Amino acid sequence: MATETLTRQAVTPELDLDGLDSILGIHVGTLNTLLLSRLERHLESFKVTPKQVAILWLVNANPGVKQSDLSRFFKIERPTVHQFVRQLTMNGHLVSEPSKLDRRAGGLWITETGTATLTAAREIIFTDEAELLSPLTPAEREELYRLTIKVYLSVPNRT
Amino acid sequence: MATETLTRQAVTPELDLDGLDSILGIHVGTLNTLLLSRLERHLESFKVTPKQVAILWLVNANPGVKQSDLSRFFKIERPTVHQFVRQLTMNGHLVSEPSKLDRRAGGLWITETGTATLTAAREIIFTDEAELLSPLTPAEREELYRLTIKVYLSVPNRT
DNA sequence: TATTGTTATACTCTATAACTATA
DNA sequence: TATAGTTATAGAGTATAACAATA
Repeated sequence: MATETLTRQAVTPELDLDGLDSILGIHVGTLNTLLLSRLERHLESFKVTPKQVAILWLVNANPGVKQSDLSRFFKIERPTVHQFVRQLTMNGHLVSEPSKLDRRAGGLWITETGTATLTAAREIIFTDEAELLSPLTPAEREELYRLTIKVYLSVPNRT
Repeated sequence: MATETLTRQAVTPELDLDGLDSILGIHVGTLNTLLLSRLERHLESFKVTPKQVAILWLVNANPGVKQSDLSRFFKIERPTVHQFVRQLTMNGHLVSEPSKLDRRAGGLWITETGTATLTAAREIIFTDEAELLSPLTPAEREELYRLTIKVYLSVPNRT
């Protein structure tokens, strides 16, 4: 039995892809949508979105973190971060306390409700990951992480 | 000089990531956003979005293709496909002709305007790809494609 | 009954512009 | 001048629900 490479062409043989499948963005986008839509569905009962959990995760590990730090880490603009912070604040998952040292900044702290939600959400995320990555060998997983990160860390910002 | 693995931790050393960077979705999402936002900016003058170009690409290569075929290929719902078709139709990039054989279905055809836009957009996409993937060796590029596709083609639909 | 296309609506994530307050 | 946060608005991509027409 020959080892066959599974291609997207093989899934929709009636379509001439004309090289569209040579574009990396197509595959990254498809994978991203699949990962996100699954996770959204699994997190539905906890009333949190994937990005909200990611924010909560870092606030939990970094009590008093600033929104601008989160903005830098996630590579998203400050107003975008603020939107998630506002949602999480309204849901009682975190609180914002103005810093005494720099009164412009406000430190973020997770609440008890937030901790409970984060704990449950983490379980779901780990289960999802294990299931989704099960077709890959450990070496392949490592390589997928490494290559993905290598590309976006090498990309010049806003060119 | 030792070969160092570039990590996300190294970019924001002040943050305790607490394992968040072990989640694949974080990296795929970041890469996806970076690829998309760049491409959106570069396509801005042509008044088309990345997804519109992808649709146009397949309509061009498959004259008379049905919306439901595109839905299957892109793994998105029919109303989502229809939205892009409507945008492209309004912009004069494609036309929809009802099929004579199956009057439920409508075949899609690209227009002259659509062809011109697609040709220009393809140039931009190829240039983008080459630039973005330049940090990777040819073998690494192949592996990134292969692994990305392998994951999402193995994922059970809607679980 | 199943498929194709459509309409209406809503959600997630992201951005820009413009503002206030503070450093 | 620069930074932190905020508000308002918009755009890209996706989904579900419900429907008509056709097979």
